[in-house]
Amino acid sequence: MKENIYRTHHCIDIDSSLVGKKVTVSGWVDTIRDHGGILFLDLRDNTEILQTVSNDDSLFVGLAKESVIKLTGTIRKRSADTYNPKLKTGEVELLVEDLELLSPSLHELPFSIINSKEAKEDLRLKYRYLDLRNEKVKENFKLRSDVLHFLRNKMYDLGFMEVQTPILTASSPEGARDFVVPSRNFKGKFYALPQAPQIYKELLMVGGIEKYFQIAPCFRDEDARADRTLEFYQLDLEMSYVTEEDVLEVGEDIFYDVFTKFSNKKVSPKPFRRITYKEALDSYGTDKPDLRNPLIIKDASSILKNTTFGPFRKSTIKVIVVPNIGDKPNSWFNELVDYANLIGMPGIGYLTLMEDGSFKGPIDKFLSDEERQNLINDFDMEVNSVMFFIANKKLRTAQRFAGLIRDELGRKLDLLDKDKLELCIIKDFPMFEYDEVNKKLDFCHNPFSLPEGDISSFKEQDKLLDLLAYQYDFVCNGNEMASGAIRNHDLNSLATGFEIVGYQKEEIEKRFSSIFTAFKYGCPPHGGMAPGIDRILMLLKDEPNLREVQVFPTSASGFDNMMGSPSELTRSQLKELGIKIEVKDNE
RNA sequence: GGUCCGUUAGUCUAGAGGCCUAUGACGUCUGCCUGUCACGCAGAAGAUCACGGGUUCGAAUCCCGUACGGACCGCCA
Repeated sequence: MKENIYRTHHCIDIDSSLVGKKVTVSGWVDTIRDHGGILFLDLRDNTEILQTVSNDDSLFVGLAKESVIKLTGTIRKRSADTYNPKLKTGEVELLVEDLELLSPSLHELPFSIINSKEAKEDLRLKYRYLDLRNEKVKENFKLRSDVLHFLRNKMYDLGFMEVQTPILTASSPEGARDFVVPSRNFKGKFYALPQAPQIYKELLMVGGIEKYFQIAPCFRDEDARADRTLEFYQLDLEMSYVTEEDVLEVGEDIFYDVFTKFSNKKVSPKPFRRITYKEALDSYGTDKPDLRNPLIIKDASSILKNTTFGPFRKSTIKVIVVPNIGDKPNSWFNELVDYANLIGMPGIGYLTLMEDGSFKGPIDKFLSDEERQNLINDFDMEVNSVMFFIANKKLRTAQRFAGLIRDELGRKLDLLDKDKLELCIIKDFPMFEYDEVNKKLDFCHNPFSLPEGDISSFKEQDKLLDLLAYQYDFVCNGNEMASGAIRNHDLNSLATGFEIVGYQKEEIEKRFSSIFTAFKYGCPPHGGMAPGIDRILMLLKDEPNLREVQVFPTSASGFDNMMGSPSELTRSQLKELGIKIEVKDNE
């Protein structure tokens, strides 16, 4: 390292080879152990802890832990019985000759640095700079730096060109709510922060940048979750003249390499399993299945189509068979029933297959002999296995509940191998889905995706719902890790898509004028995807939420207690922007 | 917008209607200590039990509301 007035060495570099040498080190006061005639002060810098020692405790009067100090002294060997094997500097110590207080700390800290992860999260975030002094916390950000470095190199190696697109951009009506920024020069008008650089990257394709990538900040003004924050980063990429498989292979390459390099867990081998959207909903009840869970959802609707059991009639009936749990106590099943009620299911039926081939369970009396035999045969039930029934009049609801029950069974029975990163690709998403609230069709995934087949030939609504698109997600352990699509570069069908979900022709031309104009000048076929960087880190570190890998996140409600944002503007700022605040009570 | 859970010294926490003048640990302060290493020992200070209302002879504890925090649903292509 380069010497200056603050340090001749980092702590990590101090060892027996420096015995007898005079050194200067700077850092934080980690601990002070005053024994009366002798005093030990552990100095912590960014690299390691170094024990320093002095026989003159008057030097240290009033010195608080976590103060920033500079120490000068001579390195000496410790006696062998006082080595500290926990420290790389543990065989030596610095005999203090001079102490300079560079910046004092308050004596009382909001929480102890070494145990900061045990403090309440809002307090940690308010004092994140203290939280960061904890090595365990800082580790996540060291990893983040390493992963970013790796991904950048990877993209350059794959021949991609890094392009930075604007942060101040135009509001887009599809997708999430925008964060908006008022314009001073254009009073009454607003920029919007990008939800993703979607339009820009397609325009880059029109511009002939055939392989683009960017580590792109994305902003979405929606309620947060453990795995969703207001702003996050995506490894945004787009390629020209590619098929869906070409893009998927790049995605596999990226995910496989980053997980293999930075995790000790078993990573799914390439190629990752391809699962259609329909198959995912049928077998796992979700479009982001956790494949570590061995349970599969089956459909018993046709076997039980003439059932006499009221709640099952005219319903989709999903079943999950779990082997070897027939001897669980009643309380275990009651807990599962409680969970079913919690998620809004009216109830959950279950049957245990007994040694003698009979069923035990509350709904057995509603079954005919034929139904019993069909259930056992069709779903390969073994003795002591239990079949759970999830029924609902609506297919999608039955699937969703079955998916939640599958997850809960996985948790309760500890079926998930924590040592695995199970990746798969969900593909063939429908182009449209029915919006129950607004009673109209809406885009299922991304309006700019290329439909499979010719969209203009579909005019009847029920057929439109069957229309699939070249859009795909990468999923790992039940988390959506990336989303992408082959884009629609045909202006007519792109416009038709927007008309189907209710846009007027003039409105489309105006809203998306950039892309609609650009595509008139020759647009290569293109497609891409965007892996979520924060989610990759969350998985790599097994963190329970995204905030652990984001350095200064807001609370889940979106408030930043450290910076005090969002905050009010002064009158003069508002005036300059031409903005009047209208406060409405009881809204 | 909704559902559920939570809020007790600086921090983490005990607490289940009278045992609370609120427990313990860490931290802080004072004193002692020449080999500790998240030192030890002795002592001290530090909490209107988030806020407002209610029930009760009596509330940290039960009920309602509010604020804040968290998880989830809605929402998030």
